[in-house]
Amino acid sequence: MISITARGEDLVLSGVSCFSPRQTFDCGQCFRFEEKDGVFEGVAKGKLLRIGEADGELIIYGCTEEEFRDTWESFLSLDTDYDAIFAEYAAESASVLGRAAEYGRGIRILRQDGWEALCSFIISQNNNIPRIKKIINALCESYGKPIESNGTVYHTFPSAERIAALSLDQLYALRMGFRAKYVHDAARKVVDKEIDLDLIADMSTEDACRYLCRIHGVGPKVASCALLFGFEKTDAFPIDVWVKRVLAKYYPDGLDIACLGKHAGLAQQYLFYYERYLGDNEKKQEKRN
DNA sequence: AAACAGGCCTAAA
DNA sequence: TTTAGGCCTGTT
Repeated sequence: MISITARGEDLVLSGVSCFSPRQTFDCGQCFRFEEKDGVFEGVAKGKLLRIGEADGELIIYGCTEEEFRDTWESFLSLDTDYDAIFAEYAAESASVLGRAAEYGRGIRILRQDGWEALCSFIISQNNNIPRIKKIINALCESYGKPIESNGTVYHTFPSAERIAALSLDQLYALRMGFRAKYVHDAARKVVDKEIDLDLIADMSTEDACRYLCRIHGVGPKVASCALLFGFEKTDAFPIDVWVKRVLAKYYPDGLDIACLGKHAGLAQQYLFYYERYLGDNEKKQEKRN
């Protein structure tokens, strides 16, 4: 049971389970949140979100209950019973999925803007996270709408219309390389309604995946990520190199993804995060020794 | 310094 | 239908 109380300008949430800001914002589903002194800060839904954790409580800074109900409750998926979904996967205690679920218990799938997710994951291909973030940041600072908060200027993610109106050279200038023409094609098709993002809500995940793959530079992986993180297709199961690795390692006979149910995407995130970041942490350990 | 990074495209069997 | 190279760029 979540309880919400105002504390000065901030909002305090207690009783929230299965939610860790660090795991949620660092698990790779989004690229625009940065930690500053334990507080995760980023722009989403055209507004600035600052959220931290202390003494088992969540604190959303500079937020009213109304704003939470209108925007962040849904964005953070705090309106969904994660205990039940988590329990379902954690029950696979004998398999990796069970261990991965325990390890990534604090992950929630954010409900990001569809266009932003699509565009971001086009940029992510054959690329590393620091550079992905750098490019997206440059894109927002150059062409997003400025919004001001506490004397600091932040930027929204530029609309498809804005990007479609740019020249290829303007995109190349952001150092996105061969992805520039992909981003541009996506923006153009979206603006022309050749790809109507509003239709996706009524499509099956599979159909939606094929639909998005009509965009030059969008394949199954990018499409699945966009669907899972930007279009509430909770059963989308993006297979990237890490997931491929974890599947090969622990499910040599194959894993039936359909049997993971309508929240397969969360299972994917558990597995991805387990394989990707557990390995990272082990390496960091080795360096210290 | 060569390989690699959270894929996809194109050409060729 | 599956498989091999190439691709922008920045880092190690």
